[in-house]
Amino acid sequence: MKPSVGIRDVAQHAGVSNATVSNVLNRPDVVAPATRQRVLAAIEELGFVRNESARQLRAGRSRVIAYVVLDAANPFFTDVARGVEDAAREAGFALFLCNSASDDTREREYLELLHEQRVEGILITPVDGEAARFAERGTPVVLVDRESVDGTHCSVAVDDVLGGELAVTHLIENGHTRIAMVGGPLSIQQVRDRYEGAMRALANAGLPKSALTLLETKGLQVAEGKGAGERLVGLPSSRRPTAAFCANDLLALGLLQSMTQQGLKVPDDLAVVGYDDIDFAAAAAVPLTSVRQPRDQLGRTAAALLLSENEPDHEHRHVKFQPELVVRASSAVKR
Amino acid sequence: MKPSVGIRDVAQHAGVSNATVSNVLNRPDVVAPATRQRVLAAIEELGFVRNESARQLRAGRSRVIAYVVLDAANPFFTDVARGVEDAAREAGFALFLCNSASDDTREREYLELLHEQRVEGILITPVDGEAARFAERGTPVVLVDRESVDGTHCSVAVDDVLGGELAVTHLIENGHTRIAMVGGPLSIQQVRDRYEGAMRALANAGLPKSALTLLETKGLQVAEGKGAGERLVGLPSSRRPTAAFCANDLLALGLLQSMTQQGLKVPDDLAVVGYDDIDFAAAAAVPLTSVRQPRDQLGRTAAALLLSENEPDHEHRHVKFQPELVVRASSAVKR
DNA sequence: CTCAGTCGTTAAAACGTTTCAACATCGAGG
DNA sequence: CCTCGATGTTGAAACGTTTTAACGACTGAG
Repeated sequence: MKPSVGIRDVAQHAGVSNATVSNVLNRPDVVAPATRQRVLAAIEELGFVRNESARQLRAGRSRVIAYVVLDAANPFFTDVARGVEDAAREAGFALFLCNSASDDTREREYLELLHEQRVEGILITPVDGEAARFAERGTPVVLVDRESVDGTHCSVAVDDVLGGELAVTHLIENGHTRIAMVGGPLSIQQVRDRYEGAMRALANAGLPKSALTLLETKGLQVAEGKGAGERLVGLPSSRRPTAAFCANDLLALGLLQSMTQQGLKVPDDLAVVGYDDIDFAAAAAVPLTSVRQPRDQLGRTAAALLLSENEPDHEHRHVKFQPELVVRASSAVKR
Repeated sequence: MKPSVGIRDVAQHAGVSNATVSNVLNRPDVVAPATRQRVLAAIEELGFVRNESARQLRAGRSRVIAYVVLDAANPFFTDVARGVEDAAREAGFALFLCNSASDDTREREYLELLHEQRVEGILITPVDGEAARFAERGTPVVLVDRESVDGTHCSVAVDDVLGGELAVTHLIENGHTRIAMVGGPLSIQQVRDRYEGAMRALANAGLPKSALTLLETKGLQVAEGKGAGERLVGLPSSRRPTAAFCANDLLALGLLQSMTQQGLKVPDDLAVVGYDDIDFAAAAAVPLTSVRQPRDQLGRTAAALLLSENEPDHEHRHVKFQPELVVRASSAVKR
């Protein structure tokens, strides 16, 4: 089945030594044009495909970086991945995408595998802090959308505390004083930070902490948002929040859907603010107010940092971008 | 920087031969419990990580399959990927995701790379037919969401012609006689098939071919859908279609957005039917009628076929699923 | 007390590349 | 005519595993 034609076969077929074939492959300029042509012809004819394992074993290098993503179904991450890939390609690297799906076992397995594969570097949006430490075993690691706790990695993040603050300040300015924060689990740092930002907004406005109720979810997917919506509607309307700040847009979309299904109006009965400003947010049932993050730039910068990691005088850097509030109909002021 | 501790170091540290260490790694049952413990301890202590390149070089196997996806930003594909990953994991394989982003150069590069990596198998939703043939060079390949032209691969697909027929029949039954088909480029087979299905629906209903106008787009992303919307609105209302069938949900969402922005009502001014029934379709501005495909099953089946590929008496199979129309508000009948 | 059979371990040979030092060949400069 | 440097090419030694056949030490049966 596998003809398994190696460099030696090519060499023999072209009447040269295997070293020359290798040179044609890696340093074409060093070999005489005529010979080069002959070798290339032989490669073509025999359908030779370089065995990357062998190359890597000997050469140590691998031309591949990987991005372990928290949730491949979340457009936010695929957009970041797109940025990563573009930057990687420009530098001659290929990108392997791995989906941890918010599962730390899965994440660990992928990290182990990537490590064994000796990829040149790993980008990761980690499920938990543990994993980041686990990753640090020889392979350069850059944290994406998460700040490095200790200083052992580069990281590229967005100021999530500020993002949360922007969102909730906006709601407060629109007159809301009973606000729900939807998101979880709190073990995810983004969620914690956005929550903290929300609390800060309250403090700035001189509102009591009780003005914000946390509706903790088990994950950050659409379905969880729906569930939160049902819980919200279950509350007696006197105590029910008039606004919800969701830890990401998927939750917000789920919440939206659930509201519509249960006959409540957004923003009249409940104002909603999401996070990430994914493309679908603008196309939602009620166009979604959301906190925008520079997704593409996040990815590109992360890749750039990773690739700079094996420069001689590398120092770990922590880049932090600013989020931006995009106001749409879902949080329009009550009339 | 890299300590690069190898199997030999472990062996020495544990006072055994490297063969024994290898046995501990690969056939733990064959080595005496006491020795095994000692070796494991040494591995732990030295922080040994098996070098996958070397293993693969010698063993020939690789424990990795890859899915080259047409558009990682399209939730349809990430859902399929999820199915693939689950099935792969159950079989002890890891999944690398590669995004061709509808770019045949990119696709080719990834295929080349995966081939060099000697992955155990490749799943692909190809950009063009060429690529599928290119892929066939020793590594098993299964086509996903696309039928194999020649019989050289397994394939898992959904009956796109039927899907198109379902969608347009539905529109015709709702009284529409001027229908637009939005999608492209026609070089993508899914688009062609869905178009063919649409034509068939016309024929079934005894409508002339002119009842369907093709609005060809350059891609299948949200932005293209918006563009198509603008083109549609530009038409004089006497000739403007009253319904649109979009080749996928991203286009439909873009179209929807564009309608709203230009002050037209869906479904009153324009009924819209999408394709794929991604999760966001139900949460859209106007919940989207769409043609549902069994995404998860598509992925799982594809993975299963791929893994069965190196069984001794393998024959290429072509699995075809049935799509299903999900009716929502975007195509509600005019009142 | 011997012999066959287990069991656990090992030395050494792969696997298919890259790389390094050495080797021809040739033209030019002395 | 000899030497030197440049230019192309090559043989052989890695790289870090897995694998195979062989080994010695025991055990239990005869």
